[in-house]
Amino acid sequence: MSLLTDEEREFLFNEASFLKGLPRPLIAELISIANVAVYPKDGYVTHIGDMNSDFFLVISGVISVNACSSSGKQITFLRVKAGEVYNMLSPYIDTPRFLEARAVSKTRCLWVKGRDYFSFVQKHPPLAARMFEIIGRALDAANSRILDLMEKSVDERIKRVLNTLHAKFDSPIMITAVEIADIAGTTTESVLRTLSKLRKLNIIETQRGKIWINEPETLRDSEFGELII
Amino acid sequence: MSLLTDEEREFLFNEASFLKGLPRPLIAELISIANVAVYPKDGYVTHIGDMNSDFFLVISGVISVNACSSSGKQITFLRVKAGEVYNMLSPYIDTPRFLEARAVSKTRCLWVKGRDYFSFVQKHPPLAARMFEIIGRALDAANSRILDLMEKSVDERIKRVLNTLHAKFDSPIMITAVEIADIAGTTTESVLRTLSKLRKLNIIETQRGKIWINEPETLRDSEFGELII
DNA sequence: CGCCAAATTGATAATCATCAAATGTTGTGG
DNA sequence: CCACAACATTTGATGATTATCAATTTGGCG
Repeated sequence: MSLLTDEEREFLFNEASFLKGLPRPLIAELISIANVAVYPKDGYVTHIGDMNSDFFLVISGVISVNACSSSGKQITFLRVKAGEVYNMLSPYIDTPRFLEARAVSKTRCLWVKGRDYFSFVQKHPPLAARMFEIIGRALDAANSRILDLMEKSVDERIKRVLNTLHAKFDSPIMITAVEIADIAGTTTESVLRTLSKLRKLNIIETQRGKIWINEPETLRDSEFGELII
Repeated sequence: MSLLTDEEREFLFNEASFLKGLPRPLIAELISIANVAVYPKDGYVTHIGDMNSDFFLVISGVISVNACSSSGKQITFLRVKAGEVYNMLSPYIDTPRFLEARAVSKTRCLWVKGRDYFSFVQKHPPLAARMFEIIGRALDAANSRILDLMEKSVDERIKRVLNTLHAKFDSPIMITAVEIADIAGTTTESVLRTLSKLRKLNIIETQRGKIWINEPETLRDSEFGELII
């Protein structure tokens, strides 16, 4: 078990979006009941079928939350970046998770046991309110994604994914076509064809594993609120 | 404004899934800060673009929660039945809703102003915990639906919708092919073709607006947890 | 340098939406 | 009570989108 550095402490008190604006003593108390968990690149945070009900707040790095179907296809639901949380609701649910979570790069997390987190929330209504806010947005995002899948073309979905990744992780986006396909719900080949079109239009530039967005406006399509990835 | 009947009171204290198991005084207090709202068949509960942040608990009837795309296509996200809630999180979110809600049949709801509900939850941690439970399941269901859309065939999706509707509303299901299409994310014609196949296999029987499920087992496919409609 | 993963592009096939046309059912109003 | 409008159902034919298969090239890393 490792401890927090001073910069990490600083980050939690002043930057982390999940905690931003909450009272300092509340944040301090949360830190006091948490451990630090470290995952190497590609390391598993939780496995499919786990009953893991622990709470994670990413301090640095990125976690990718996926489902794998029986046909072997991967689907990515979420990329959790520093300041954001994963498994926030699992202390309240007793069914096994059908999702797995893996570190995209080396990742450090605040890590709180499920029942400790549960009683902590019970003591702190402002934290509950913050959680409702976050989940509300997550639910909207999920619905938004359902809409996309129901009625947008593959091209449009890929553009939206690029736009969202750009908003969240800035240019250049460090991602491969395979991973974009897993998020957009399509195939690698289709993604590469779309990227090729966008490149010819000078909207993006690409290198192996990297994408620069030149014209973010062109990608935007806000018919149904923003996607969250 | 109308008042609760004795049976409705009875229902809220002993049956309603959202309140089941919560302390009686808490339920009584919630009722005391609520009004009753009545909607005729096809009446609007909330409109798209509304900033409506009120909380609704269905006492009788059914509410359908939909999105309409610019292309005019309807998509149904949720059918809220007696004992369930709608708009639970909107007091915590300040973006306009991109969904509309309409009564499928004559519907009566407990109706609480957004800020009243907000402060009520703040006073009652057990209610917050219940809300997290419900939302957790809703989020799982949404993810489950995303998975379905990404990798199941239209046939399979329709079967799953039938299975879920059967579990929730019992046989015969009162629904038309158009509405099933809106839930499954496909077209009326495809739904009717699938229904035709299932009818030939004696798995279902149909009449205009009604579907009997003879063999629910055949429809089940629990690869990714249950769908919630 | 050599290996492996990623990218690229073309050809083909399958699923499913779309268009179309006919039939059946319900409820309403004259 | 009947006629008719409105809507639900049914089935066939067609076409577009996109997945799948295949073969080649490129780039980075040990």
